[in-house]
Amino acid sequence: MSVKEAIYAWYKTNGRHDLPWRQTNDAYKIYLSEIMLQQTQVKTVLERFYFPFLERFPTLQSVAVAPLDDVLKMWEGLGYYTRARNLHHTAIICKGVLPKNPEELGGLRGIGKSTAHAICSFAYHQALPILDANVKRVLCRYFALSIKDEKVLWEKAWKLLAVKHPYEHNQAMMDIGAMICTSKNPNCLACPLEFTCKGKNAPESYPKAVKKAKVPTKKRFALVVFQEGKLGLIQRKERLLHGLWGFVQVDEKPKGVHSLGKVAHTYSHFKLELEIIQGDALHVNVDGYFTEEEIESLALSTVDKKIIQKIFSSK
DNA sequence: CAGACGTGGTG
DNA sequence: TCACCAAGTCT
Repeated sequence: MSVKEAIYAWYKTNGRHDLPWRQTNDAYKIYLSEIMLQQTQVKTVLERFYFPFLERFPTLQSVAVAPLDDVLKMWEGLGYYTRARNLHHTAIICKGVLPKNPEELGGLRGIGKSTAHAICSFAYHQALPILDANVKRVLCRYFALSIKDEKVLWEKAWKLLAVKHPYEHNQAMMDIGAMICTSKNPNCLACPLEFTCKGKNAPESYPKAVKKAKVPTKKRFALVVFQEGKLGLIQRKERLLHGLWGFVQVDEKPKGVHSLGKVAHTYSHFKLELEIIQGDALHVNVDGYFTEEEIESLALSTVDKKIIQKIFSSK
């Protein structure tokens, strides 16, 4: 049995066939799963976001006609909110109908080459390889590649895809990466590629780990302003958390003010230490004032929800 | 083309 | 406590 046949056989028996986005032909539902799963654990998407989102937005057209704020609200807590804005934009541009070829798909906001191929493979059963983190790791180990060179990996992926069942092959490669050829403690004995794997004697060294610069810490101040029992909030305009609602933040500590405590939050590229300051409504510009109940319907980032929690728990 | 971009889980 | 990771894309 060739390695390709072994991969296929392994998938039939051991693949994650129960994943909901594998039990549909609806390109929108597959596209949505691909976007949600970018840099995000399957467990998180499955248990907290995929079904509620589809409940609120059952079709791409329903996303297209909805206000962006509603889409962001369903994305609240998932992170990388540009994905939600790109999804909304794409829904409008496509008029609710996704194209069926990788070139057009890849031209849409938020859809790169790997996601375009994944949609074409999983929704339309086209013979195109995918190259996500799982597949990259499997390929690097199987061919003993120390460096994740995109060009080389795409070539390897194309060659391995020359099989009778490209759909199953792609799903299998992801499942093997997620379940067997894991980043830490890979289970080589259970791997269908083990027999001819060039990296099995030192899987941890393929690909070679690259050192990440450790993230800086920023100390800032969150301003809490009340007006007639309502909280003053802004809708963020900067790149980080764009479109989400939250408290005004400043770099310098305002003078002669009352501190309500501190919250810390870690982003992918910096750590934030926030001191919560009771501000003066006359000197803080906000986009609106909201009751605790009204805030429930706004999309807030995790750090702002931490602040809300702090404010209302200490009362 | 490195860095920006969120969050929660894990060893 | 902390580094690293998890179905990447954009600038």
